[in-house]
Amino acid sequence: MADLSREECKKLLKEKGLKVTEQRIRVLLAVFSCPDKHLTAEEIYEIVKVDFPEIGLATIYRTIQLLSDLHLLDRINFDDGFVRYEIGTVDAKEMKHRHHHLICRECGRVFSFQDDLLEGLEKKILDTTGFRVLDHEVKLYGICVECGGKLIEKK
Amino acid sequence: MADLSREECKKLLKEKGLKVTEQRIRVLLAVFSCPDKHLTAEEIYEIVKVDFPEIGLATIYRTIQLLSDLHLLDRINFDDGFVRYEIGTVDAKEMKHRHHHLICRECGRVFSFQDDLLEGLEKKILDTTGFRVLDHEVKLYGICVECGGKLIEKK
DNA sequence: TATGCATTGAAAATTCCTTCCGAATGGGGT
DNA sequence: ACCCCATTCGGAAGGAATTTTCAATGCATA
Repeated sequence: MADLSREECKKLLKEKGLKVTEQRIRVLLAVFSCPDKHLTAEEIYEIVKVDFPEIGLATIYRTIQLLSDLHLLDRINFDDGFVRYEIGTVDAKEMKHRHHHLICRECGRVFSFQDDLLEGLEKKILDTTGFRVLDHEVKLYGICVECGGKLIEKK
Repeated sequence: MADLSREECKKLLKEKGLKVTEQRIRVLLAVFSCPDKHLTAEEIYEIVKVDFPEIGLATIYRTIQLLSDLHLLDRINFDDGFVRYEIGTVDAKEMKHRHHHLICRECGRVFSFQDDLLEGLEKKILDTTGFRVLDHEVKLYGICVECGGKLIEKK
């Protein structure tokens, strides 16, 4: 799904019934060009500005809002004061490709982990409470391999 | 752990090496008096102001920051524009009493669900990636029993 | 009880984000 | 290809939650 071309971006926008503007293409390209990052609005702004300096920050905010309402982007919040955006995980068949975020307490880096293991939990919740789970967001805090190694060295 | 007395609040603060001030006691009492709610700073301010009107909002922010850094309170973010606080789930033995949050997409209410089922996932992550999970935060979005019933009625 | 440093309240500042408004532009109809 | 006009845009102003500043006050240790 990563690294779309201009033409593919246009197609995505048209499929969602949106007007195809240079600004929207550029925002999509920026996010798709950083498939493993979790960009803030400001970061997307900086990326787009390199080749398209006339874009305004307000447009960035409007566009990411729009694109995430349509599930072309996903919002994530790591509670560091910024809302972040990544490539949307809902595909054309409305299937959600789940992944969780591993956040290192030492270096702050964020890793992704593919897993559908929560389905058991969702069943259990439905049975015991009647709450019907549609979606979930899992954040796992801990120590990444690299920082774990460094911590042992220090001792 | 809920509904602490003044004396118990003082003890908690002293244990953490903090100065015991009227403001800190009042904030602790406010949060502990609403064990199942997820209060915003503004809501805590309103509660404390009833019996202690001279408190300032800045003090509320400073205090909840401090108390959550020390794990006496836990911060939660339901992405509605407010950071919320609940009673800390780390007890004196540093054990975490896990619970997840069920957030209803219809009415917005938040329910808690007790579960330690993620331990399997944490083991799997350690084995496949080397990332050592210390803590997690799970938000489950869906439809609560009550709203589920109403949705069926409408059809 | 005196002393000194942490804490407080109020106001100002900051930060992230949204809204307003006049100008520009994409794209359906001709 | 051109026109029309609703949509979108950029920039500035606005808004909301939170943090910082600073002088006054209050806690704890001797």
